[in-house]
Amino acid sequence: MAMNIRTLCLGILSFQEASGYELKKEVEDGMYSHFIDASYGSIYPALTQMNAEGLLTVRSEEQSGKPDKKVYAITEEGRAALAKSLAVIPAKDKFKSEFLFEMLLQQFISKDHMSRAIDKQHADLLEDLGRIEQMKKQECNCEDAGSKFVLGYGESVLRAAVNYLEAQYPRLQQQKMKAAE
Amino acid sequence: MAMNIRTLCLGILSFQEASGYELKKEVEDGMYSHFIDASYGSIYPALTQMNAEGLLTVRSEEQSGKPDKKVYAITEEGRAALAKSLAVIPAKDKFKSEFLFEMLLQQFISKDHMSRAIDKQHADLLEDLGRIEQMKKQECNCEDAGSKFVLGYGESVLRAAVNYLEAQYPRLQQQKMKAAE
DNA sequence: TGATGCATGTAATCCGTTACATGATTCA
DNA sequence: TGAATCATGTAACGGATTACATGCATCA
Repeated sequence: MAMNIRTLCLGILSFQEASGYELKKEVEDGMYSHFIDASYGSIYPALTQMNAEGLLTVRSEEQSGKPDKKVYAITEEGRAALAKSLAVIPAKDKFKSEFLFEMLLQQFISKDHMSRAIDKQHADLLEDLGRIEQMKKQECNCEDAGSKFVLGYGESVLRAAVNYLEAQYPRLQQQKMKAAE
Repeated sequence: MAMNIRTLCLGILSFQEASGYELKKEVEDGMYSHFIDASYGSIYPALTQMNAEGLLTVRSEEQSGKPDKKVYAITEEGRAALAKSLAVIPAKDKFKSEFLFEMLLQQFISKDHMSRAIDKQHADLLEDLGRIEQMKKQECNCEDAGSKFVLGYGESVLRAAVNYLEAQYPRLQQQKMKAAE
């Protein structure tokens, strides 16, 4: 079984009930943002399906000035399914970086393009770091050991990347300079 | 255009000619291993296709005691296509971690299972680090600035993850202990 | 008035993996 | 003798993304 969109939804819903839209937001800029992806096109069908299977319940919530939302909650069967999925030893982390690939192939790109790529990478890393710091400040999620651990892990790794990038930046610029002569 | 299997093959072949089998190996345990994935099922068709398009040339090489291999080499057109793909600012890094997801949902797993998951994560990280150290020792690839940068980046990030894991391990065990009481 | 956020959903498409098929050689 | 390495390839399948479709409210 292992990890897929279904397990992801069950996992988030085990903390709190939510709509499909809210789940997407959580994955996009919440606790899960830096190690998981999911789009509407996968979330909505998964919720409908799991509701039909009895792993979730739905309730329509009216909102003033906003469209109604379908709030999903996990059932006991859902919790059991989640536990079963988590009982598998997790697969190895997957890290995909077009940035590193491009850095490896420096010879094919201009100094200017490289600068822009590095700046973007730097900005992306800082953005992720900022999001983690914000979540650490909020008291809501930080009660449990799991959240603390995951936030700390992300922070360590991102910080290391930022530090490395900042330390190497001058060196890379120099080398490109020399190559241009 | 951006990054896909085609670009990946062109990129590796820009350093040295290789067979499909060798490309897979390079992606599996070489320089690219910790930030890129590719299987035979995607590599072989890509090579055939790009050869037909004139981005690559092939040559059959006989080997004693081993099957013949098809050695591919990049053409001028291939280099141009590669440069074009690299001219796009790289997409944001994608990091997927079932491990972190499982840590977040600690409450659903046993102390024993968690220990095994952490040990596996630790071993995976050390394996990647070991591969990087080995590549640093070899003189063959370390000439260019790109390789140095990429190896250093990987080393920094992986080292940070290992350190964090080792520092947090006792704390996590204690908490699971308390929870079991 | 035009962009952005809230909100749900479907269909086409892509991109790749997994499994299958084949076969020789070497090492334990 | 059985597993592992070298070596190439195809077909079925899966899993998710992208784009499309719709619509109201708010803010600049």
